[in-house]
Amino acid sequence: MDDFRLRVFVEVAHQLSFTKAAQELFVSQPAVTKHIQELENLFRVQLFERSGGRITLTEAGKLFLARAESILDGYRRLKLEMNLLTDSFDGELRLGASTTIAQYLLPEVMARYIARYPDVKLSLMTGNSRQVEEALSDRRIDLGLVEGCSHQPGLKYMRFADDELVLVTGARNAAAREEISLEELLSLPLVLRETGSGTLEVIEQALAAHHVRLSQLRILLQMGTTEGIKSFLAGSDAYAIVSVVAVARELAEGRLRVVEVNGLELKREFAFVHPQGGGHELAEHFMRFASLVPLYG
Amino acid sequence: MDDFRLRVFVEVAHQLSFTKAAQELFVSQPAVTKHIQELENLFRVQLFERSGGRITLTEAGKLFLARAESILDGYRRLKLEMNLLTDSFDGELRLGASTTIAQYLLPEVMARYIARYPDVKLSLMTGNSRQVEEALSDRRIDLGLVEGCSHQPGLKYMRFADDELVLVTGARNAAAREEISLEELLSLPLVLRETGSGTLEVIEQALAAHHVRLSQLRILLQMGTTEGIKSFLAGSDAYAIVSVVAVARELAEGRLRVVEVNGLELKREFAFVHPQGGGHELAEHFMRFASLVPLYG
DNA sequence: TAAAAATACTCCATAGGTATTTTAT
DNA sequence: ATAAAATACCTATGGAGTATTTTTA
Repeated sequence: MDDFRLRVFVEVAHQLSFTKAAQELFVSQPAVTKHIQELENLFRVQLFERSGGRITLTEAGKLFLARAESILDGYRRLKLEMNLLTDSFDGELRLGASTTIAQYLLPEVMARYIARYPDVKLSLMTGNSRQVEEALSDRRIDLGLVEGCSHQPGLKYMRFADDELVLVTGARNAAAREEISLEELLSLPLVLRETGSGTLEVIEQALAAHHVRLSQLRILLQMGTTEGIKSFLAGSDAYAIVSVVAVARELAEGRLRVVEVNGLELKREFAFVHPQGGGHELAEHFMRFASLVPLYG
Repeated sequence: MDDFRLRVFVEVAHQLSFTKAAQELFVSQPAVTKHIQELENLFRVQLFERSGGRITLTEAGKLFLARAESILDGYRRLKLEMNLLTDSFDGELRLGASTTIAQYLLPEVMARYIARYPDVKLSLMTGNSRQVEEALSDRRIDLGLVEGCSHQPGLKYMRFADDELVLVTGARNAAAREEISLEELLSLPLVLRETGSGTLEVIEQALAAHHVRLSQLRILLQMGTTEGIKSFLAGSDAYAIVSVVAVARELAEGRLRVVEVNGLELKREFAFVHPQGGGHELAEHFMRFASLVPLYG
């Protein structure tokens, strides 16, 4: 429940187009026109300047926008608080996440979420951080999960979990030691993710801190997916640097082993991303929920 | 414009009665019932406990009330800001004021107000401070103006103007001096307001500070209205203690003269009173306006 | 049994739609 | 000429009413 006329106004103010706002809100363009006219008549104020192909907000319109958004925010809080009270949620929540999160963290969280809240329709889009942020800006998703915080304007970031990349090898690799030095790492046969992946960027930066370039590594192979890398390791004595969340199960079941590289820190952060102005009410709830789910099993 | 369903809920929450809320909002009782049911269905929350002849707010209802009031406040601000922008106001504003203010200050302010805002319907109820505060609590008026601040719970006070009581006498009173001592005051023939009036209370308190009781004064006569006192002075050499605003014209035109009483301070404050939770939007505007009108002009 | 809340039904104002015209680049 | 906003007109839903029943002190 909220005030649809205010929502129409806010949408038009953001889109600066009656037609686009109509599409966004799934109503006809004349309906939007009428709502805006009604508001303008009601308050005897012109909210939009129609001269020139583009429409613009008048001064009154800007004031109106601020107030209207605060009222709509009030409705969102109301709904959220009532839902928290009864612990019942419904609706649709479109998530977007970068590969590692989408593959290894979110499925667990999403499964628990829909188990508890079966009336919520979840969907998940996968892409790299930039694509996720774009999807958010385009309103194709409601909540994003990315590696690191690029601090895009108009988006708000909130820490979700810490991640660490580790050097692993197959459990049957007889030559593997428990820990090695950075120099020794340079001579090991490595399988890494492809150029351009967030994972590889973290490795590159961590090495740079020790004045080592990627090209100095003995890279056997680069693969597009972490699953592929894991399969490869099963039948080889090579090593790989992967997110610890991606190999949690294999480590627990003893199929892979961690090899400590002294002095090399490969940490990063996973973070929620969502539009500044507080968008979807379920997004907020999902974030709360996710931060309570025990990860890594 | 606002969300009528929320207003219905808030009214019911305050009245704790569907029927009374309906009367207050000028709608039928079934309409109120339906609105509340709709809200309860929408959020799947029980807002009122119906067991026992009286209805009461549930915990959820209390939370809902807080949020709903904040949303409605948002609408009020929106309206007020838009109106300020166009400097156009309409609607009804019911004022209540204690005698002196109602007779000597408000007429001027009200006249200017309706001259500038002809679409506002003003009305004025007169009574003593207690009656004005009662009328506010009963929602029979929207804004009050009283002498002094008794700081009733649930009401908010805002300074409006300073007032001073002065000793006056007819201009033709040959015996009148420009200033006298407190002792000399005791021997003067006085005309005062009736027992129980705010004016007399101020005099009583000020004298008490000098350990003088009302009974020590030479009270010729007590009258119910300041106008009566003024008429009496016109044909007599008596003195009176009245609010300076009540005799501003007579002093300016030389029909009455002030006699200074050394060491006697008869000051008080006029204040606006209005309900805590921000009620009528016009009330706020009228207060702003009134504080800009040059008084005693 | 009396007062308040809930239900049943009727009616109409308005939000929304489609088709079309106007406006502005 | 084209794309967007405004207008005209129609429809149907939901909000409001009256009359009535149910509830509970």
